[in-house]
Amino acid sequence: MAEEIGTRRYWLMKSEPNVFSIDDLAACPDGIDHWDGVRNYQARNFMRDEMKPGDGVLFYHSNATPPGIAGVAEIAGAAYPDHTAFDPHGKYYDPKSDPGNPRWFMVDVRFVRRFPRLIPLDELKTVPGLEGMKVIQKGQRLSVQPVSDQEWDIVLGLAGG
DNA sequence: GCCAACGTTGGC
DNA sequence: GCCAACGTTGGC
Repeated sequence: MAEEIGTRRYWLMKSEPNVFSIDDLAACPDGIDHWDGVRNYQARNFMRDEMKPGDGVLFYHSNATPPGIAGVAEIAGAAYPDHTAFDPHGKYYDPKSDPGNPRWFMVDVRFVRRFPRLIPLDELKTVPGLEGMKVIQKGQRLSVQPVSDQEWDIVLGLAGG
């Protein structure tokens, strides 16, 4: 049985920079923070079931001027329960998630690098090979999305290597 | 601030 | 299990 050692998957994760930007991640101890507050089942399933340490992450700034990809991070650890769902005073509280049977999960994410320039959404929409990227589809709100190997390579190329 | 698109909830 | 109402996302 062939093992899938060495396979590395790629993701795009959205964050509002006025809430948590790529610079905020870079400023965390060791550049690592937990990606809490995801309350969407599809996004949760990607984090809980598919992400592996070492996977690459495009850090996307949403609700920004302009919105776009700000840099690269990587998955730093496997998913574990999102404890912010258990805090009745927190904004991510979900009474339907309890510690004995957590509904929501999160991963740790490590800063890798900020791009020399933000790659705006408008530009992504014009790049051959990125037509299928979920983030450029109208109405696509999913905050954690898979990115293909080809899309990853193209985006890093746009960023200047 | 507007509002289209979407996901979730809950009545039936 | 349908689907209308509602809340949220996120570009503009």
